[in-house]
Amino acid sequence: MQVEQVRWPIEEDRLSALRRESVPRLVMVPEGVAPPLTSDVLEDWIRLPASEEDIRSRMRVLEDRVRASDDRRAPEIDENGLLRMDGLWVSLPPVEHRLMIALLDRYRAVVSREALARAGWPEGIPGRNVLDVHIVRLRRRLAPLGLAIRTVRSRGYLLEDGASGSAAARTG
Amino acid sequence: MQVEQVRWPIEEDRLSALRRESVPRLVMVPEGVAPPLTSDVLEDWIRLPASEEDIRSRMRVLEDRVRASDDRRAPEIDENGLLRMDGLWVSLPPVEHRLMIALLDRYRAVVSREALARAGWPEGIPGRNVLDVHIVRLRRRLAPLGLAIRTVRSRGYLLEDGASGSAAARTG
DNA sequence: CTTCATGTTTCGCGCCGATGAAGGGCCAGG
DNA sequence: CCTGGCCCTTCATCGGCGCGAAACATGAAG
Repeated sequence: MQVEQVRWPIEEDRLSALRRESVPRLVMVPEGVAPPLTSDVLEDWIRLPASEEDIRSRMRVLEDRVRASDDRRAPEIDENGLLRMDGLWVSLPPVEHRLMIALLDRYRAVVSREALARAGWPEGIPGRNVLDVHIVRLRRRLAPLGLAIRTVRSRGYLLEDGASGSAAARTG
Repeated sequence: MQVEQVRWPIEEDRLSALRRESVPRLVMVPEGVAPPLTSDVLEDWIRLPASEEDIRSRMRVLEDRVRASDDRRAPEIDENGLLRMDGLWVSLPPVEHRLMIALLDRYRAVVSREALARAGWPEGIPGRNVLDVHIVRLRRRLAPLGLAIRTVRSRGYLLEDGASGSAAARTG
């Protein structure tokens, strides 16, 4: 993602918008004006006048931080069962689509088997291990997107990106 | 924790040391010298000459970040037995979940064996050394998160982060 | 209607985690 | 030394869950 330069204070509204959208930004602060302070690591400021090199230096650090926090991207699903992440996508059949919505609803948090069963089969769950089978398939479909469904034994399942998260990146 | 000011490049060694110890620091960079770049959020730099206010502003932001990162070091457990710390997590089985709640309730303070036994087995403890066994297992599960359960002989146990605390990081 | 493709459910086996029981080892204090 | 407190390993049991295979359902195409 591109680091934006924002003039302060005349572009205050734009700064607010960028903050809301978690866009990395470098605030340019003229002499005699107090800089806007935040502990947000995606924001930095620089006192004007400043050299091109100094501006570039601060931009570069912000870019690095974006990269570092980039694995926090959340996947998105549309009403047609198209799941997108990172420019890649897969299409999900009805049941898996509904399961996915439930998992996405609580991204990175546990969703109980019961909740998944309700989501996937609003009319009532047909069989006992239907859910297992669909989880297996969903896992396989999700793998190419770098997404993983973790088992939290006797609690439910949790969706996260395959790389981060679970200290014991295995099910159980 | 105090934010340190470091002169660059003459205090390069000191900077390295502070980085190693994760001490927040503001690097003072004279004119004509390239600043040391890092994506470490506990480090910032400022071009000299700079006003007292600007220095103070950057120091304040670093202080805020320390506070924020301290919070992040505090483990959290949810109702599903998911213990999170630093972006990592492990899931805890029922008994260990209950023990963990008790330990977390008194984070960094001693919890007696009796209290733990009550927490883990509200109906009454099944066997004499069941608690020992579960403490061992809990320790193993917690290690990847950087958490440690210390023994306070004949008093109980205490939960803390693995790095800090106990001078005799292991008891027997 | 028949066929084919796609999605769904059932079956059944097998693994692995959760738990408690037992037993041996280590260490500090008396 | 001896004893109490704690650590840790090993076993056995039980049930949840993973997953391959195959039967079954549905809908579009021919």
